[in-house]
Amino acid sequence: MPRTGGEKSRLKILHAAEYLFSEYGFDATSVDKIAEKANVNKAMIYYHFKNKDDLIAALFTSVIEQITAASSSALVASRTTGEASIAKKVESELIQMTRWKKILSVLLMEALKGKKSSTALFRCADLALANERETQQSDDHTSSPIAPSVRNHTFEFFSGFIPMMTFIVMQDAWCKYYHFEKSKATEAFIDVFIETHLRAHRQFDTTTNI
Amino acid sequence: MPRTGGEKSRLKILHAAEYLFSEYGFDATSVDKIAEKANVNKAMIYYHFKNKDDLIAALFTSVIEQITAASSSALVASRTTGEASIAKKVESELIQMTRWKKILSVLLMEALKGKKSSTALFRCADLALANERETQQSDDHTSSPIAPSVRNHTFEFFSGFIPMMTFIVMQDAWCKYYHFEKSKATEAFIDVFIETHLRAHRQFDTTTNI
Amino acid sequence: MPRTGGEKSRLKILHAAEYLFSEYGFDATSVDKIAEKANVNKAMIYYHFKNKDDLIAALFTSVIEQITAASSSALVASRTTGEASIAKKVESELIQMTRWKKILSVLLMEALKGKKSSTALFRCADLALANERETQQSDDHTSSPIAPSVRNHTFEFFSGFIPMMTFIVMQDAWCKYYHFEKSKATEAFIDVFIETHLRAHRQFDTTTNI
Amino acid sequence: MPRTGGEKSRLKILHAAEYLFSEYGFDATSVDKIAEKANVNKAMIYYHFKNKDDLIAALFTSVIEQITAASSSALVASRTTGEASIAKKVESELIQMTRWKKILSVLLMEALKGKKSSTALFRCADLALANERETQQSDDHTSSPIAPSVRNHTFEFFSGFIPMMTFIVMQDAWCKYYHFEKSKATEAFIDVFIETHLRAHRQFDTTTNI
DNA sequence: CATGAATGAGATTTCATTCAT
DNA sequence: CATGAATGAAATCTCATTCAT
Repeated sequence: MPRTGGEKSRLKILHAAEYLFSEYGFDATSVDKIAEKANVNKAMIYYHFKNKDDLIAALFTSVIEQITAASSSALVASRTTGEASIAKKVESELIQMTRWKKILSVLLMEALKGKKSSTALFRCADLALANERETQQSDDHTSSPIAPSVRNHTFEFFSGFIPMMTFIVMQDAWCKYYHFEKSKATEAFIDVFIETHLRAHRQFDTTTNI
Repeated sequence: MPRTGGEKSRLKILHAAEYLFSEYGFDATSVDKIAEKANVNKAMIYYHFKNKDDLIAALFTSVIEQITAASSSALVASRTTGEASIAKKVESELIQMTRWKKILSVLLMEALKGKKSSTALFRCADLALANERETQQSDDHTSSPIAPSVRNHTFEFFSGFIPMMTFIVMQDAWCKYYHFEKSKATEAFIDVFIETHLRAHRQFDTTTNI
Repeated sequence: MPRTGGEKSRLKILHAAEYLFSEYGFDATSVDKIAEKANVNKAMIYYHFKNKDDLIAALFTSVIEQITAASSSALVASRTTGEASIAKKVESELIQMTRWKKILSVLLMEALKGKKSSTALFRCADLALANERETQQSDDHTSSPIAPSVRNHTFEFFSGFIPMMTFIVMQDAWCKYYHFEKSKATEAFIDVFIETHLRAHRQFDTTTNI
Repeated sequence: MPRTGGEKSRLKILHAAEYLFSEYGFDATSVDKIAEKANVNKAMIYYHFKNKDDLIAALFTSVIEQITAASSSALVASRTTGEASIAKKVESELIQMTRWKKILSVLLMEALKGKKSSTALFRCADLALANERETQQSDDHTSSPIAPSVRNHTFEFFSGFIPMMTFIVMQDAWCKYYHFEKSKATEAFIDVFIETHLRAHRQFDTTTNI
């Protein structure tokens, strides 16, 4: 038996958990199933994580880290490639985020429970929006995540972040229910997103910055 | 002991379930607790509903019916009271919907689960949007819920329905996390909603109707 | 609503119970399922039968009555049609009994439980064997069902009655397991039955009667 | 508490299940009772066996193995002790099998259920008959359990295996019902069995082998 | 790091039976 | 005759977590 182990099993667990949580939800996913899917002994999970809650917390941390890393490299890329059309930018961001589709749905679900300290969604939004702001090279220096202007933040979160998240997470079920073609739906979403959120963006920015 | 007969206990169950699902989520609410809260024998629940999933499905249907009823009466009211400002209208709708806050979060959560696609959220959106369209007395006669134009539907759902739903459901946690005052936040949301969704609405309508 | 009822529902219940008991066994068949299959209100079952045990007892009584009736008419028939080949006689008896296939399997099952007063199988055997004896017009007058010669009875029951019962009840599963054709299997069984049981029959009869 | 490790508790469960199923039947034995009898935590049963059906299947397999082992050692014994009378051989086999009496009745009962056709009885017969064939040192080399001649198989199963099984399982109830003495009944059965089945055996063998 | 075995508490679901109308 | 509603008890199965090795 070659020492395949170490960090390996921790990752296997995280991946399995990500998949299963997103597919069935946190509560409906048993630790047994995670162990089975990860091809790992159940007790291993409790070696790496204090308990089931700790596991989901680790997942959230991990996804936030990944998103941060991905976004900043994307930022660099967008700078080097120079001016692309807004549509292209939104599309590429959409594609980026779709990679986290599964875990994002878990993030949303947990945020909906409200009860506990499920602030992960907000922390994630903070990061994403911070990045977006940088991308747009806005001069707005009031962007402290602690207390931005209420209106601005409302705008970013409920008109920008939430629709995009929701689209990413629900597009499949949504297309299926309405018999839409996925590519058409994506195109439509980008169009709508630009028309509603991004167009207003300029306006808001102006408003805010004057 | 109750032997009250008929629909009564079915309703008691539905009410108890609505309260408990809203408060603790679907998975965290046991059938035992529902029975206890409803003051009904546990087996009664399985007499009226095939299983726990059937119960929540019935609940969704019932809630959707209630919302529909409430909205259409609101519609009538808005017609009789004549022209109110758009802001007032949105605010009243917001308040209306807030009554279902808890159960709506359950609706959203179930929709987020990948498997067994609970379509209740979409059915709810269909009804809500149908109402909204009537409220605006649009001349658009293509509003069949079966196959609306992709773009229009995308707009209504992801720029209108979802942000409003999300705001209703998340406002408390959101305000708490960012230390916002709730009234300010509501005001901000209404403002943003008008600016992004409703303003574009006219535009989309024009686009669509020409 | 025309008065379809009365005896009707009692029979519907008996038929449904017969089918379900034979398919799933007595214990694994719930009263609910019987009511559903019989298209009858569950409480009706408790109107017609004291309880579940009473229901199966009634079933047994009914089948024994039917078998008695059928056998004696068959007896008459066989007398009028005169001499048929032994094979034909066995075959016709097989076909006769196959009509009770389902209930016979229940009879067997209950007899296997041993515990309770499941003497129905033996009572049924008594009837069937008494008839057989008459059919063969044997001169044996010692055929009191109470205390026949041990050996003779052993022979009739374990070499005659049981194999035939078992074949009737198990032939389908048996053919399926061994990939036998049903007609071939029936033919083979009749052949074997004659060769082993009936041939010895003459011998035993001789032995006994001298 | 036991924490005895490994196979031990699995066996304890199997033994408890064998006893209880035999005594009360499959359906009338609750998993709780098995756990209690086995002095094992209830969840342990579901750790070792997928569900109750899986448990009984494992039990059948285990019993069949035991029977096989016992028969082949009996085979060896019979060879070393040289020629015993046929009656003695049958008697000893009868006694052997009587050890599994209870569980065999469960085997039969399950085989009688129309649905989910448990094939355990047939598998058991296959083994038993294979052994019997060896005992008789027949020259028949066509004894593949997969596709034996229909007639031969019918003979072995319905004239040999089934009567013997049934006698083992039912003898007590049968003797009680007819007020037979058990030893007399056993004697009678052996006699009948030889006269009907074994005598024909030679005949069949001849027939088959020419 | 890794694993098989173990456990107490509790979840969902089913059952035979009864009652009021 | 017929029915919908009701119930207490119990059955099957699952869960998160721990421990000894």
